[in-house]
Amino acid sequence: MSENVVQRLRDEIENGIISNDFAPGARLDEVQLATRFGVSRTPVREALMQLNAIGLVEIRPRRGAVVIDPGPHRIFEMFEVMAELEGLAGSLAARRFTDTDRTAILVAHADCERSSSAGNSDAYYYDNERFHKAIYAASHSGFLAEQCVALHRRLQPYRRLQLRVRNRVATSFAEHGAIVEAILAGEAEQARTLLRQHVSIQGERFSDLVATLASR
Amino acid sequence: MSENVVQRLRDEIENGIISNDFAPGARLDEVQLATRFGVSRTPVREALMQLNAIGLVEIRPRRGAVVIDPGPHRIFEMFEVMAELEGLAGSLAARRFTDTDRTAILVAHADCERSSSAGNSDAYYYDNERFHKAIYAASHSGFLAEQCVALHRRLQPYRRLQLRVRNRVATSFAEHGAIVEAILAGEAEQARTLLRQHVSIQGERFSDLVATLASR
DNA sequence: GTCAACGTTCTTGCATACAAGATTTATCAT
DNA sequence: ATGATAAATCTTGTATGCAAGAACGTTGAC
Repeated sequence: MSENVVQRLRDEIENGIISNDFAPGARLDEVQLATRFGVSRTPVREALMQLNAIGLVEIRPRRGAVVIDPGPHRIFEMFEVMAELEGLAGSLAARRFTDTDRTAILVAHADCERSSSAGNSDAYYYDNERFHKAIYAASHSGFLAEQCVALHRRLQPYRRLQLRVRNRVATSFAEHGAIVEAILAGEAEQARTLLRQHVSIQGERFSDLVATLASR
Repeated sequence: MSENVVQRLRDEIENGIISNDFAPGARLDEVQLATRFGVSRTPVREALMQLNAIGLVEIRPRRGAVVIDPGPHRIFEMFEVMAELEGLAGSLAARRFTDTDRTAILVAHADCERSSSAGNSDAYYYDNERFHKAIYAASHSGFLAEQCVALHRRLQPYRRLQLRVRNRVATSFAEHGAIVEAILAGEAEQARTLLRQHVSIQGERFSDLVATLASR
């Protein structure tokens, strides 16, 4: 028992939800999870309570825990908020970035370029994440960074779909270029607008995707 | 046992933290809370886990739970984010409000006027809250509204201090007037800017307060 | 054959038990 | 008297137990 069982369970189950191992609507049986992870029900319940507080699972009294299904509309709302927070992070970054922030952003951007031109959308996914995290860090607002990371994580499955869409990687990388320019030039409002759009587009793409899937 | 013990505990402890009954840094002893609420440790722990997930308490392994003390700087960061979210809510409200939204906003605004001109800052505090919630509702974004309510709640203790500051109630009400005008006129960007400023000012006032307190 | 009422079984909610790490206290040496 | 060390105590982390509610199946009536 090296660390903390509950925290480990929380992460495992959360990852399971994010990675769609536990699909939305799926029932999370306490004893099943307990035996699966080789622990008793108590830490499992405590982990589920945490996920409930975060909004990842719903606990219906006496009827067990299920993975929350946000539904397309709510996911779009989440992208909307994400866009705003990223915009704020960008504008703060433009005003506050340090030398280390700049190099971190440039390195991440260069990595994005590599995976983008290689057409490796999986690699791009990770490099893109590091790029955005570099901007959060450059905002020098710990609270904002935490909020952004949490939302980013929750939107991960829906964002991931998009990179498969035609040309999305190339377009995304092009947008990154303009964002880097604005931030490093200290143009806060421009950085805000560009980042907001960069994220908003993903919400719209997601809606498009839902619409096309629904019409079949 | 009418409802759900854990949920009740969560609310009670959360309220205790918000209302400063449990001060930042205070240790939350499991058996103490359990006996106080007449339950066993298990539901107490589950409630603490939830508060930990929300970020209200910190659980140090094997060393118990303590109320998190955000510290002045982080509180300022929280106001910064709050300003952005309220701005978004305002801009969406300006574009999406319905007739019922309009009346709700106008009623809340009228109530604010009454308590403001009566010089009753406690009453104003509650009316102000209803005013802002009316705007969240008018944004027609459930997710955004939830985020705003949660942050609003966490900032409650620090916001409350400010209404005691010279002229703050009157100034706040004046700002509300302009905000209502912008929203009902459908001027989304204007509403965003005004609301952002309206909230930002509170963060700045908070910093002023901290500065003056520190210099004594 | 279908539907409903009843009883069985399963699952959750909370309490209690027990082990292991942290903290405090007491004792002893310097 | 002070500091360190060891023992006692307290607290947390996890497992287990038990009661009550929900899901499920069975049996019986029509």
